[in-house]
Amino acid sequence: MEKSSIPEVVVARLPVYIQKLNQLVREGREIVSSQEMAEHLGVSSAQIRKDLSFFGGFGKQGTGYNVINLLESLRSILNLNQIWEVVLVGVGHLGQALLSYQGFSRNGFEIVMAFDNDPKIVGKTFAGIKVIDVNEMQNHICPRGVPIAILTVPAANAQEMADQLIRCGVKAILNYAPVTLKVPEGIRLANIDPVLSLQTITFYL
Amino acid sequence: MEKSSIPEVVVARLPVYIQKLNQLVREGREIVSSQEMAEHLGVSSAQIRKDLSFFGGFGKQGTGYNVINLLESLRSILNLNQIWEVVLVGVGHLGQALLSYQGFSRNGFEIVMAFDNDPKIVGKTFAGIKVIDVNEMQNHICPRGVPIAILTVPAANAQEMADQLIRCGVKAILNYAPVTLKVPEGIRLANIDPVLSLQTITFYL
DNA sequence: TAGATTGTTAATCGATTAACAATC
DNA sequence: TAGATTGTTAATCGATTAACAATC
Repeated sequence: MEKSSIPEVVVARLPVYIQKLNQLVREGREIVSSQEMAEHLGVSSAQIRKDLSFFGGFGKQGTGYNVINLLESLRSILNLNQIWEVVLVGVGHLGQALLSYQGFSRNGFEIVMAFDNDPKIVGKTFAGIKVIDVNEMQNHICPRGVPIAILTVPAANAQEMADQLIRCGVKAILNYAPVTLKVPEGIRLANIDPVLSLQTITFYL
Repeated sequence: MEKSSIPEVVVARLPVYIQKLNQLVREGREIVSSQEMAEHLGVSSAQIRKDLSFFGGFGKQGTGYNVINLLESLRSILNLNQIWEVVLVGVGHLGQALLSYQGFSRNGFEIVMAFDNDPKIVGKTFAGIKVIDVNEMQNHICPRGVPIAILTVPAANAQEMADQLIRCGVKAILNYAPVTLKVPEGIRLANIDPVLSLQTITFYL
């Protein structure tokens, strides 16, 4: 499987399929068709079958997909059969909220360290994580080799922090700061900015 | 301008242009070319010019774009020359963080009410907003006609709350719950789920 | 005028959908 | 076997890029 030959939009839909399959498992469902998945998710059944076909054949003609099999296959494709360590930089209100969010660890993402530059925050503990001074980042991240960072600092500090994280060996950044970051080739970047989402919405209202 | 004739991907890029233009204004820049914008944002200059051309001609050949003019034009296209009222439903850690986030009001989105179902939370005040019991939603939202809701409740309650909000006249929902919501035609829905973002990233790591 | 950059058209590239043979 | 649904191909649709005439 040549990763670069698979459209990124396709990869980005797999987690949505996983989310729905998890729900079906909890409901005790054993089989699901592409059509039923499609109705639940508001996409076309053809798209689901096409997406899956990039990675192989997971279904049975005339029947559909075994829920658990398909779930495990997708988890394996996305490398989710392991714990991914994550560092969090910026322990303001949002950073604190993310530290106490159960959804990360429940899905195999473990926040193992948190950093801030505010002396009033450094040393405090949130959800079992003691906040370390941001000047100590190098010493803590590099040796441990943490692959993913969540960036929840003010926009003004985001690029500087991103640069530092990358120097520390971080390979992917989930950026919450409202700014477009520059990262070198090979570093994965994803952005979350609720204001941008709202500003798209208001066009249609 | 026929809204439906403009690709949604184009509309979704305008807020990014606005973000950069705001920064250029703060830096005192008066003129910018599509090429410089493109370099900053990591897109092609042709794409920027093409995107803008859906809405008109905003630049001057040989010179570029007047930063303030373009910014105001884009703000006007996205209906950002007004205060948009927003309700927030679900005042857990994330909801509290969003209530105290300055970025919304700084960009013209005013959270005017917040609701929760937890008796320990109802009645408390966060960032000047007193939390109301979720059973009172109808009484408060309908008369005021708030167009936008931010949904930060657990996944299990999200669909039920979305349905209620829509019955209260809400026209757009920014959903933070990790679930695919069903909304009627004509209701705008945007989703923010950091776990989905991370699960896409791990494919490439 | 000479140089630069826009706005737009046409070409390319990529993603989605429709349709159906294969097959359970 | 009859009915249902997958996996895949070809057709359609849409978005991006390249190129350049227009023009400041």
